[in-house]
Amino acid sequence: MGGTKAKGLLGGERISEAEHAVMEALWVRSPLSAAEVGEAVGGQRDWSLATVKTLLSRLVTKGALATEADGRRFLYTPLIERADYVGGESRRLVDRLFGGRAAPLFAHLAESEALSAQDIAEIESLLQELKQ
Amino acid sequence: MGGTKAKGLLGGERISEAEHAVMEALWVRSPLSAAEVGEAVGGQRDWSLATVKTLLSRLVTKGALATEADGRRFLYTPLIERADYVGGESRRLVDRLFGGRAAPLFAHLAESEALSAQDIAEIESLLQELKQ
DNA sequence: CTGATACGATTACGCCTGTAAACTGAACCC
DNA sequence: GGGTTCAGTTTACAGGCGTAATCGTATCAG
Repeated sequence: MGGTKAKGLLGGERISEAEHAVMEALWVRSPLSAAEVGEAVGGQRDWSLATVKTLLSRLVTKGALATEADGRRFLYTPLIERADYVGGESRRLVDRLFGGRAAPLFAHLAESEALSAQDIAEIESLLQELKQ
Repeated sequence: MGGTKAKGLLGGERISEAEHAVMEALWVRSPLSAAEVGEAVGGQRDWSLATVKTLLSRLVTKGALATEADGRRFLYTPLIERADYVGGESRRLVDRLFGGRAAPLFAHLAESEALSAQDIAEIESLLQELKQ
C-alpha cells in the first residue's frame, strides 16, 4: 500500500518510444506548450513540430497528459509520474526476461561489465539501508 | 572486446514480444519443428499453429533462427544466444530510462519493493565477488 | 495411382507507430 | 475589418505486429 495513486493511463494503454521522449521533456519541466516541447526534444530527435503535436495529441488521448488552455494554445502537463512509468517498464522487463526476479537481472548487468565502480558502491550502500 | 561474437540479427532488426515467446521455447530446447514449438508455447499463449509458423518465418527472415531440413519439414534453432538478447534488452532499458547507469535501476527496484529477501542476499554475494 | 495429410509459403487485415502535411478556426496587426 | 499567423485537429501513409486463413505441393496410406 502507499505508492501508486491514480496513475492516469486508462486501460492497457502503453506509451511508445517516441511518445516517451516527449514525456521526458515534460517530466523535466512542465507545463510546456507544444513549441516548447519541440525545442526541448530538439536535441535528441530531429522532429518537425507537426510530429511533436501528433505525439502530444496521442498522449492526451491515452490519458498520459493533461492540457490547460493558455490563451490560444495549450500547456501540457504529465498525468503520470516518471517514477510510475519507470517502475512499470522495469517490472515488465524483469518479468519478461528474468521470471520476475531482480537478482538475475543484476547478475546479468554485472557479468556484461555494465556496472561501473560507482554503480557498485551505490548499490552497496542501498543494500545496507535495505538490510536494516 | 571479447564477448559478443556473431550475434545473428542482421541490421537493426528487433525481436517483437510475440516472437520472443517463440525464441524462449527454442532456447529451452532446440532444434524443434513448428508443431513442437506450438506445443511448447501452448501453455503461455493461445495461438493457432498458423500463428506460430508465421512467427517462425519472420524470425528466420530476421536472421534470429536457422532452419535445418528434416524430411518434409524444418527444424528451427536459435542463431542468437539468449544471454545476448537479454543483455541487449536490459541495456536498452537502462539506457532509455536510467541514463545508462544501473544503480538507479537498482534503486528503483528496491524502492518499489520489487526485491525479495532472497534477491537481496544474492545480489549481496554477487557484490562480494565483484569487489575482490 | 489417387485421395487425404501435413508442411511451408503466400496473402490478409486491422491496429499501432513514426513521421508529417493539410485543414480550420481564432487572434492580431495595420 | 481583412489578411496573416499560429495553434490544435484531421488526414495520410508506409512499415511493423498480432493473428490467422488459404494455397500449393510433397508425401503417405490404401
